[in-house]
Amino acid sequence: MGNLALEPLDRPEGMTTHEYAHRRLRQAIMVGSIRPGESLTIRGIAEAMESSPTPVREALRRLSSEGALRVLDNRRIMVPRMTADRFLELISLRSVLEQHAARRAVPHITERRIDRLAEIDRAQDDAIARKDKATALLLNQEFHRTLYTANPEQVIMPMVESVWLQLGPLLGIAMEHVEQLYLVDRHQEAIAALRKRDEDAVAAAIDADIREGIGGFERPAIENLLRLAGQ
Amino acid sequence: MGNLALEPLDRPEGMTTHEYAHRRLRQAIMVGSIRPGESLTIRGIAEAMESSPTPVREALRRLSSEGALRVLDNRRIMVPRMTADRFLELISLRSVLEQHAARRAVPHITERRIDRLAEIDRAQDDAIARKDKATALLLNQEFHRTLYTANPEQVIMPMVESVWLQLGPLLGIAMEHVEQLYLVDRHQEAIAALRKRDEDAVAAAIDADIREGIGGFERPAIENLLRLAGQ
DNA sequence: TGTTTATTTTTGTGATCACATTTTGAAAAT
DNA sequence: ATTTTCAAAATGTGATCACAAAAATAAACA
Repeated sequence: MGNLALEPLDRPEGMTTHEYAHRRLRQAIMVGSIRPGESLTIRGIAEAMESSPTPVREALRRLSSEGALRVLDNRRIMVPRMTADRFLELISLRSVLEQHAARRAVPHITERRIDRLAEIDRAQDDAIARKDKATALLLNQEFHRTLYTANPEQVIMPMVESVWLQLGPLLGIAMEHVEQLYLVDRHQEAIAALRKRDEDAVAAAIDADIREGIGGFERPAIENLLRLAGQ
Repeated sequence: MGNLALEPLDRPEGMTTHEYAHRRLRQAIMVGSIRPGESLTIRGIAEAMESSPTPVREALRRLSSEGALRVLDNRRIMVPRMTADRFLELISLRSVLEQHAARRAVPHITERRIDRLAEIDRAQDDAIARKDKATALLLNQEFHRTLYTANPEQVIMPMVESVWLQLGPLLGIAMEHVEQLYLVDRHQEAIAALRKRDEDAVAAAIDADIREGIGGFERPAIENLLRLAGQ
């Protein structure tokens, strides 16, 4: 215990320590390198990133607000364990939230941004062809984010990011074991619908993208996956 | 500046200072006693609640994650100003989120909890009859919260709370000026639908409750309200 | 050998301090 | 009167320390 494996991360000049700590921990949680159930210590993290408790505490508070960490009664902090129920809850929320985000983006979308979406989608296809899973996952998120942030009023996106983060640890594991995730690509459908400014069709494409991808798992498959992940 | 008016708040034994600071600031923001645009200082808050910067900073980080505060480039912290666009965005998100929360609660609802909902609704009607606006607002939230928390898996509720908090400052002002908000009561409809375990009807009642209440404002009415609020 | 008790270590928490940056307010110059 | 310049105050930030509670380890007992 105590020896936390945190990959170093690029730190732009002028970035505060607490923000850096937040980014680095977030990244670690997203890729599942912090095992759920394992308790995190403030001093341990501070030491691992060569800083002090104060900024680390701020980062931990933010992450717990974002649902990425859970504070126990003992005041211990850990990455919450995934369960089949929680997983299904997160998926259904993700679907509703992202459909709504997509709808609210449509009136603000420009042809230029749609082109950018097409570009990201191509890059993702490349990554999939190269079997570069990590990049593919990142580009998939980039696609969705680029769509939703067409809306200048950003109140939904932080919540979508929160759901992604809570799903993150399992998502990484799932990609290791399941090929199904790569076969789904409704992005072309979404792009076509966007060109027509057809809100319903965009929402339908996003919904399909989620439900046929990670969200397509039935309960037995999820439980099997959780067993594989050793949780 | 600097002299922050923070109403004292009951502090249960064993509650940490940063959690207390969070609760107290949250409460102040929710009722609109911190003017949007006015910048908050860490030392000012620490002094106002007779503590020190460290726990206050943790509270501020949490609140900014919850969308209640915005951190500017200068690292200044303030309650975000409301605009008509942001308001409409928040309302539509609230509707979508709470309809979903309601649907996901239905399978877990018990008769006992429905009785509790009926009780809360009666208390709210009393408060309205007494023209006790603050209590009515609190009881309305309590009604919605009691419904959604029937679902044992709590991933949606924090997001609903976040939306409430972002809407909070204006909500308080709106209740001062607009009688319309009191006339809406779709709670009875929701209760009837719950007794029948009719998900669609429950969602419809919640949607109506939101859209005919605070959400029923058209853009001109909102802009007028914002003017009244002096923002 | 297994359980309980005592001691040591670890950990979260909150206050304080020093430093760098920003903001503010006064003084000087145009 | 308006703008510019400069000093003083305020502010965010991060490290350090002391304290109390919790956890882990060692010792004593059954």
